[in-house]
Amino acid sequence: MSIPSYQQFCPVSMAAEILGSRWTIVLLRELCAGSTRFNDLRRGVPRMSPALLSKRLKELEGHGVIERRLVRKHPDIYDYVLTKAGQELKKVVMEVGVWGQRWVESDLSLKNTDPSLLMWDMRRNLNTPKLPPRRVTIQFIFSDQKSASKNFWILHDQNNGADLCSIDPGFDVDLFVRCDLRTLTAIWMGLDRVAKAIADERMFLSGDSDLSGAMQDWLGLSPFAATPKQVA
Amino acid sequence: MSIPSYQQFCPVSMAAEILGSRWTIVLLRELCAGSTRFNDLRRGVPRMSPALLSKRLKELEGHGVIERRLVRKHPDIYDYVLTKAGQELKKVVMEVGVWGQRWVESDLSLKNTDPSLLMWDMRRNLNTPKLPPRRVTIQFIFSDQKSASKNFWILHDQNNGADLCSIDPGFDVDLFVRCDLRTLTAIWMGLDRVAKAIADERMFLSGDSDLSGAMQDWLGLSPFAATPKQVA
DNA sequence: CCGTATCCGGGGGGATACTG
DNA sequence: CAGTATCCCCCCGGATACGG
Repeated sequence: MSIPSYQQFCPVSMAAEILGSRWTIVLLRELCAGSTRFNDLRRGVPRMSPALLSKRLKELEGHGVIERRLVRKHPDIYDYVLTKAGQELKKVVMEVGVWGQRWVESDLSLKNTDPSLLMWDMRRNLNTPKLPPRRVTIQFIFSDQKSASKNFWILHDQNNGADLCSIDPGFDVDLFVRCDLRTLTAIWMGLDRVAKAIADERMFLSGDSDLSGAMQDWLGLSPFAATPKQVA
Repeated sequence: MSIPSYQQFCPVSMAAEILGSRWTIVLLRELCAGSTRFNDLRRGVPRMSPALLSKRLKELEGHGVIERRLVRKHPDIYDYVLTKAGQELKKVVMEVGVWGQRWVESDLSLKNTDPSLLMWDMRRNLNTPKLPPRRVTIQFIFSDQKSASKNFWILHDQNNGADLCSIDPGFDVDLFVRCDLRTLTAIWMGLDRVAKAIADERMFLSGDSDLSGAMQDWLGLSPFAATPKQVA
């Protein structure tokens, strides 16, 4: 997308030269969501190769969308942060997402489930004020997944925020959440509800009853969950 | 962009699968601007090959963004019109354009001037109420262009609307506009003004004095001209 | 942990010509 | 006017392995 340009002065096409290359919008979504470190970004775009990620980051830097900032006292370790121009791209990313939420069929989206990505998004959007003011450990068990993709733990306390583990951290578990991946993904996207999934016996909670009763509240949803679908 | 998917359920990436392929956003801009016929669309994306244009139109139709409608009494001739989902993409296109106008450097945009494209955009956006209520012929002469790209005529009357010609239609010319391509492009983009270009002797008007005096008014500008640049 | 280097294949898309 | 058909190159980007 760099040299073979559209050769149009129109601002739409000039912007499209920057935003239109593969993975760029998805990467920007992850940057807008707050990830700044290389490997955090990778978790948001897991199917993007590190080589391509590095290349895109350089391009975005060259276009003034992000800048690299040295992490204090770590030479050669950088944060990638949005510039003012990059901040304004949030509007574009939001409009793209809103349109996707409204007009892309649910079944199509739900064909692309990914347990790590879902958990990564969920951890970031936890509605922490609705969690009890002590350390909480919640284990998610995806009944239809195997081994490495089956179990996840979210740890939260008010000092350290939320952590995500894919190997057992060893703490006592306050709440177990068991369901298939599609169910939790649909809830996260605003297409289903915790209560309904439980009533339909597609989801099973066990452990702390306060925590299980408030799951729909502490489980923050996708930024687009409130946008109503216009198609099946 | 069709099969090799991002494999993310996120609405942003689902939408990006549809919008992210080369030329698609630029084509959508032209559709949003109102072109519906194949060759009208071509004028808005002159550097796109007809084969690719046809392919993209099919893809957009497949994604429910546009639909083909038979032109009355012409079998095999179609209008391409935005569906409801397509209409809502105007928001995306606008946000992309606004960002481009604010953050892409003027010099970069003005390296991509194109006389036919500029005239095609201008014709569409004429502020016709500011033109006199009779037939008007305006000839544009790009002093730095050669032969086929040098002269354009805009014809307007209240019955037939505005027409654009690149060969002399033969009518008496009410106003001659002479300047270089960059100057008119910059005015169109809101980066320059008619009065300033004249004062600087970068633009010369001759003919009907009412028409020349009101040029800044009847010359409609780019939809993004009112958005202020944030960078040089 | 944070990237870079290298290889390599597939296909996207540019160019051109042509048809109903 | 409204597209198709075809060729073919190039380079995007996926995969993997490796250095700092």
